[in-house]
Amino acid sequence: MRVNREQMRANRERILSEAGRLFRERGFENVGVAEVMRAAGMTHGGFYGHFASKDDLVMQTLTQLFAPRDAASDPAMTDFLDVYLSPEHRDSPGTGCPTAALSVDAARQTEAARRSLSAGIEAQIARMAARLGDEAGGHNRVAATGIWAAMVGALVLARAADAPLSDRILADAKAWIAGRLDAPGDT
Amino acid sequence: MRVNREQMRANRERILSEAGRLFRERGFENVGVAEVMRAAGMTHGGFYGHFASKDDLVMQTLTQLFAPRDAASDPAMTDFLDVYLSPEHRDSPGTGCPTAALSVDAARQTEAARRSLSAGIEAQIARMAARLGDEAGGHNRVAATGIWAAMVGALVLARAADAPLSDRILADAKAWIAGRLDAPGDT
DNA sequence: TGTACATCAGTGAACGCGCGTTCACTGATGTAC
DNA sequence: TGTACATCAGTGAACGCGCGTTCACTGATGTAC
Repeated sequence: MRVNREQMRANRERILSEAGRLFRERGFENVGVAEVMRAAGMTHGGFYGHFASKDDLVMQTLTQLFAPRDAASDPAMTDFLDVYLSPEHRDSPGTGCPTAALSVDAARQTEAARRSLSAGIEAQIARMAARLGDEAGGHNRVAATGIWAAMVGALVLARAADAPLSDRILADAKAWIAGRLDAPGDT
Repeated sequence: MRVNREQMRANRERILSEAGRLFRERGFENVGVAEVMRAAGMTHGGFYGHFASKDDLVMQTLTQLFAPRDAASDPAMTDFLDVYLSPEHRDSPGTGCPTAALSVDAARQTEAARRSLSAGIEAQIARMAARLGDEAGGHNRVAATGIWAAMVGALVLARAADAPLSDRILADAKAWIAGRLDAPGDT
């Protein structure tokens, strides 16, 4: 059952896309190669025509999820904060922030996977600094790191907590971070 | 090879202690029952005399790690921040903060495990608020949530990032959070 | 443009391995006298 | 206090299962004439 070149490329992208979703939802160790292939509409045997191993899939999934996007279309800081710490984002990790969903797991993966992750985090901090308006040549990097850490941490905590507490964490963290956005200079 | 009651209790605590360390270092899915028992100085067969299943061990480990401690001996906020975002803490997850090491994984565990986790997070926020000095009856809860989220998030990011970036994240996040500690009231 | 053949993307059965779990056994512990 | 026996914490071989991976096969695709 050979397929044409375009179809094959589409299949490969579907595997990566489904892997990105499943890994973010349940973590690398709780999702098997067969399940990813099933989600992509194929059988498990064909997997090794696209990837060298599951580790390779993990690495390429991370590379894709953490690939830099164009910062031009970034929403304003306040809007971004509002979406990021929304109940909707908390409840759909499969389509949400890969940093919050995969950082802890990814830190335990292969060297190659870690490199993609590290580059992605670097890029995220830079975009965050740009959002804050970097007048003095990256002077806002300190604030960007702090705010980004608070956002990721709040989402992680909200996902770990049960219903009533979880909502409160989202609301409180959002209020606190919003109050620091136009704060005075750092120490 | 029966052992006396005190010995058995000590064995059980050693299993929980080693599980706490190994799970924090490598996650629940990457540590087997046999490895935990080996670390505790026994063979895997004896495990089921102490725990009903691996899920039970996971749940009891979380309960122990997130059990409330007496807040009386808590270090001052600045000292705590300094230790929490130190390279030493980043490099030794096995003996470090269970929230940063296990929250993401634990959110995918059984209902019982999630309950322990949720109660632990609630307690942590309360302790954080106490550290900030809760004059107006828990008015500082908003700040406590934000600061705690920033600390957890920064540690997660620092553990995911490679050497040079990781150190910078720790330093920048620490500086930013420290600058917010005696900040004006929230919105 | 149409035909003949080589290529190769995907299929599905099969593999080895490690894991969680079970169980017959052992011998030190706890207890009854 | 000392002896005889029942208990049971820990041992280690064995189990079933799911996983990552391999491979002979299929039939549509791509190519050569």
